[in-house]
Formats: sequence, C-alpha cells, structure tokens
Amino acid sequence: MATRTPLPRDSEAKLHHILRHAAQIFAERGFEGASIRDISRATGVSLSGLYYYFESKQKLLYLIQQDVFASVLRRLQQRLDGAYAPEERLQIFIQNHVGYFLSHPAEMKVLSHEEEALEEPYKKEVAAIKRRYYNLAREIFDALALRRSAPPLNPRIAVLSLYGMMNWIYKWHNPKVDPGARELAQTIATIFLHGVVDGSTTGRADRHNGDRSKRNTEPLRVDEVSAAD
Amino acid sequence: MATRTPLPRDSEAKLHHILRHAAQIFAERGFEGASIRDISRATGVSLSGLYYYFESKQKLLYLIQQDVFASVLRRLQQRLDGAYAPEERLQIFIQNHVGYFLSHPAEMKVLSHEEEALEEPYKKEVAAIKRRYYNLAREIFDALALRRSAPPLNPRIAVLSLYGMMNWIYKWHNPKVDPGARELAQTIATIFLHGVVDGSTTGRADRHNGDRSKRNTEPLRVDEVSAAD
DNA sequence: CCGTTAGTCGAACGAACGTTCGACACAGTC
DNA sequence: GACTGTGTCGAACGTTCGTTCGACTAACGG
Repeated sequence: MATRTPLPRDSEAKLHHILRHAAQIFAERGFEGASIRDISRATGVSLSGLYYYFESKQKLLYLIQQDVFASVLRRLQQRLDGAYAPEERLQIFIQNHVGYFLSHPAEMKVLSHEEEALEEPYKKEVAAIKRRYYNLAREIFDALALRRSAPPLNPRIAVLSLYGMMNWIYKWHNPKVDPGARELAQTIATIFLHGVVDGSTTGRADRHNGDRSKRNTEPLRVDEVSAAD
Repeated sequence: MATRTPLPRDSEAKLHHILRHAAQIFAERGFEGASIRDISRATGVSLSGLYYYFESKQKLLYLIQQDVFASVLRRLQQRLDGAYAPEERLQIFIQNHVGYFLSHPAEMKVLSHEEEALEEPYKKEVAAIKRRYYNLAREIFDALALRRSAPPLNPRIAVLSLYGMMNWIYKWHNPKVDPGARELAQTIATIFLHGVVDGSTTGRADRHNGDRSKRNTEPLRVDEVSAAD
C-alpha cells in the first residue's frame, strides 16, 4: 500500500522552517491579523507553495500548537523522571514551563494567546493535550497539598492560578530588565509555595479580627459591580 | 458658556450601547476576527451609522478599553479610600479586580486579550493607564514586603505574577463550576500572601527531601505525550 | 527514455474587509 | 418657511483575504 519513500528528509525540515517562522508571525500580529502572505514573505515560500505543507490556515495553527506542546511535554517528562518529592516535582514543572517560555517566546505566545482561534476539528485535540498537562500539575499539587495545615484551598483554582502566573509572562517579560528562566521560575515557585509575606511569626497571626474566620465581618463588598453601567 | 446643546442624552446612551455590544463581539471573535458588520448586526445600527460614533475600528477598541479601565480604577479608588493596612489594601485590590472580571467578563477579556491589537496613537494612552494601575499594586506590595523576613522577592515579578493570576481568569472561569468573586479573590489573595504549603513548622525546611516521602510512590506517568503525532 | 511523483510557483477566484459618500429625516432656531 | 446641526442609512469604493488551479521542474524507478 504505502510506497517506499514515506517522507523526504528536506521536506520535513522545511515544514519545521515554516512552522517556526509562522509562529513568529502569529506571535507578532495575532492569528487573525496575520495573513498567509505574511508567512509567505517570512519563509521565502510562495503563497501557493505553502499549501503543499498545510491544507488551511487553521491546520497551520494546529500544527504549531501541537508541535510545541509535544516538545514541552516531552522535555517535562524527561526531567520529572526520577523526582518523587512533590516540592521538587513542582519546581521542575515550573522551571520547565518558564524555561520553555523564555527560550521559545513566539511559540509559547501562540500557544497561550491563540487558543480560541482554533476551530472545531482541531480545537478539541489541542484541548485534550492541555487537559493532560493540567492534570499533571494537578497531581503534583494534590500531593503537595497534604503538607498544608491551614484550611484547604480549592485545588483547581490553585493550579490555574499557577498557570496564570506562568502563562502571563509573555505579556511583560523583557530580557533586558527581567531575570532569566532560572531566577524567574524560582520566584514564581516561592510565591506559589510560601507567598510573599511568609517566613516569620507575623505571617498569619495579625488578621485584625476573628483569626480563623472564613466569613469575618466584611472587609469588602463584591456584589454591586454593575454600578458603572 | 455654550450650555445650549452640550451633548444629546440619547446619543451618549447609544454610544454605550454600542460599546457594550462591541465588547461582547470582540470578546467572542477577537478584535481582528470581528468585523464592523458583526457589530452592526449585534447593535442594530447600520454599518455606516456606526461611524457616526467612532471614526475607526481602532478608535472603537480604544474607547472600550479606556471606558472599562476608567470604571475599574474609579471603583478601586473608592474602595481603597480609608484603608491603610497593606494587607487590607491588597485584599481590596484583588477583590475589586476579580469582581470586575466576573461581572464584566467581555470587557475585561478585551482589556486583557486585545492589548496588542491597539495601534500607536491609542496604544500609548492605554499603556499609561495600565502603568498607573500597575504602580498602584506596586505601592501596596512594597508596603507589604516589609513584613517579609525571608530573602526579598523581585517586586516587579511578584506584582506581575499577581496580575497573571487575576488576568488569566477569563481563560478558565466557569460560573457553573467555579466559585464567585468573593471566594475566588480570597483564594488568590491567600496564595499570593501565604502560598499553598504555608502554615506549619514544616513550611520552610528549605529542602524537605530528607525523609523519603514514599507515601505516594506513584511516579505520575505522563504516558505517551505525543499520541497525536 | 519514459512515467510517476514530490515540490514549487504565478495568476487568478470570489468573498469579506474597513471605510466613505451622498442623501434623507427630524429637530430646533431665526 | 428657510437654515442648521444631529443622527441615520444604502450603496458602493478599493483593498486584502484564504484558497485553488494548472503548469512547470527535478529526481528516480522501470
């Protein structure tokens, strides 16, 4: 059935060349804002020539996302292998994610920013990979949460907040001003694990009211937000 | 002096009507992905009629962002008035931000997601407001950081991580599953202030590895990462 | 040397885009 | 009743979009 030559070598290399430059363009102008002509210009491949490598703009976005996600997960699995302590596993997880963010900013921005631009045949597939990635962090967190003496946190919110810290990086990180991956990951891990005021006896004792309160008096009001209308 | 006809009332009301529906459309399809014709359809105003209220699509996006930002800031200043304790101020800040996120999801998504879609005459103006908002959180954090006995954190990273936790919400929050603004804000504040493993003496043992935490020897396999490959 | 196939491209397609224009209805003011 | 300013619209402008098509080259197995 299948012929001898499965896939020529330079074809696959060229596909990656296209994926790399396309990610750059998508990162710069957004998926909808970027045109196939932009990508043609950036890659040096003619407009119609591109369609030999992907059948639609949607598929191109899917290929980029799937490719970078597979990379991240593959590297994470490698690094996690042999680490069993929850704290260490969390550090590795954060380090891996942040590290990839800073070393492949365009690809990771496309992954973070263009999630919704993907339409339905592909959207589901990427969502499945993301769920696996989420569950991995969730398992680490659940093991970690056993260390906690204070009232338990909503684990879903905790994990998604961690993702928020990490995935927001592309919005603000400036290599000329901000630290590299190692220090950045360490800072985020410290905040997530111990918070910003942790460490001394003053930590939690000085809430100015019933200390073990859930619903204390009322420091703030949420309800009426629609006043602006 | 010219008090005759300052601004027709229903005109301003209609502008807000347009802004509200346009934010909805931008939130759903993205700025570049949404067309003025979509907005015409959603508002009931004819295509050309819209241009009486804004001179370009860019200006429309600017008006939305400027409008919602002014709202958030105005409400925040109100609530912050009279609160002096750093922890309380931080709680108010988070509560305000998260509360606005959940009560005006479309507008806040546009603010978070379409930052870069804004071009140069307008981009600078919104950036200026955002800097003010950032500085406000930064001042609260600096006051708070005095409470910290552990080695100091990079304050810029800490504050931007907090923004990350909050601004990421629009990507995942599901009203049917996730808690409301109050509990959500409280969880984020707790994580930011005290971390997820804070509380007991085991907290800062620095390296908790010594004891073999064999209680879960589950290696947490990520089995076959590239299934779709 | 011939046929097949992988790879590449210029030119064009119809559709959709943001924006403009001129006309028109309805207020108030002289 | 003429004038002016505000608000509204249908129709069209020129441009750009994603995608397709047919022709072409280079390489290789027979």
